[in-house]
Amino acid sequence: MNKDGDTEDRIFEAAQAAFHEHGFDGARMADIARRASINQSMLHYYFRTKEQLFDAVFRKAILAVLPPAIAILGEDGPLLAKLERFAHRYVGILQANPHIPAFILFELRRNPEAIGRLAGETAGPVFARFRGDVERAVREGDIRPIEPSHLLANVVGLCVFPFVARPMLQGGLGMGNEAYDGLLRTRADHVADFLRHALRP
Amino acid sequence: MNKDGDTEDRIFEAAQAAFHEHGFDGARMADIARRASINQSMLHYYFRTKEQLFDAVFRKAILAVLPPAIAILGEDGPLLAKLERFAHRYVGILQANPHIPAFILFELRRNPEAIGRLAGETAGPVFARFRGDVERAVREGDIRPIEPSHLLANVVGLCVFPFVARPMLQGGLGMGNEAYDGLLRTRADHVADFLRHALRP
DNA sequence: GTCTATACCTCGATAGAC
DNA sequence: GTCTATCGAGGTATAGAC
Repeated sequence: MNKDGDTEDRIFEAAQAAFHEHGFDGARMADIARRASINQSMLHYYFRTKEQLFDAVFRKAILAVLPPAIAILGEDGPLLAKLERFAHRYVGILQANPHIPAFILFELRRNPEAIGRLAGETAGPVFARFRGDVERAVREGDIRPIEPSHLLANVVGLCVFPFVARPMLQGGLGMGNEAYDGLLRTRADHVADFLRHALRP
Repeated sequence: MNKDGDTEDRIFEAAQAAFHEHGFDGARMADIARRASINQSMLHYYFRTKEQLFDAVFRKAILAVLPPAIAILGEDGPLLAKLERFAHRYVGILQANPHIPAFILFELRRNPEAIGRLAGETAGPVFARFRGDVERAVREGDIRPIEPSHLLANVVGLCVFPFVARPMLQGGLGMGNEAYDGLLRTRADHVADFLRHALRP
């Protein structure tokens, strides 16, 4: 598949493709080696075990998707503008990495507690602050009264769901690949719009 | 685990638990046999192969979740009332089967085309009708202008997402199991409310 | 229908030459 | 660092007695 880059990079990219596609249990070390045009024993030379190779891939996926989102929610300024920025940047990130959300949810089942803890540590403080932001915006009449936890689930879900449920939605809506890509391209604007309407006092 | 019911039922229930928890690749036939307090060769006597046993479990999961949702969207009456009913009944179904959505999304990766086709066949006609309902509601001024495909993704996603992303959301929000269960209990009301506000003209 | 025993294979991991 | 060869565990599936 790929002969560029040094060996470790080739292995990592091949592993990334395999794990994103099949998850930990479904991926095969032999397949990864083949994709990297390399011998299977090299995988162990560089990453010791399948588990460690997976961890490297998973860590990269998390870092690509979580910190940017958290950063936006932690910014200053009016809540509505922030949510709008969030929708645009987050959907943009997901469009650049469309398979990552499903990959993370996939892993969520193998290791719910670990990921829950991780989420608590990294996102916890920002979410707590977000809760405060919402309550203040409500008090000041910027948005209608709403429960912050539900709102957060809404915002994230509206951005992420079309990516993780793509095959089902696309099939159900009778769309082709191009049509659904078009829907994803307009997604950020739609979500921003939807939130603005849903939150107006 | 369970010695009631005839053998085939015991096997099916054990398989259901195992597949829901670990997915096809992660589930083990030996584990299923153990859960059913039965010999491993019995699995093959009743279901031939792991694949066929899985298919039986998957079919049941789809039937538990898809037709009821479709039925609601196909009903008559004003769009907003229908969406409200959808939120309540669908979240109710998911609460009774909280692991099914993740299970289906899981399988979505092993077999995207097949499930896409299935969704197209069963949900396609109803979704097409839903599109018409939305356009009519917009024309008649019942709701503000909105793109039907996006709206459908929103409605389904708002109901489903808190179930599939539970470990991550629960961890991020710093909630315990009881607190998150509470959030899920108020979810239907919240979604109905959120949609009503988001769609008012 | 249910059991035990086992065949057969795939997979992750290692040994050891180069 | 990279290869070939192979080990050993663990997986699905079957054979065959009862």
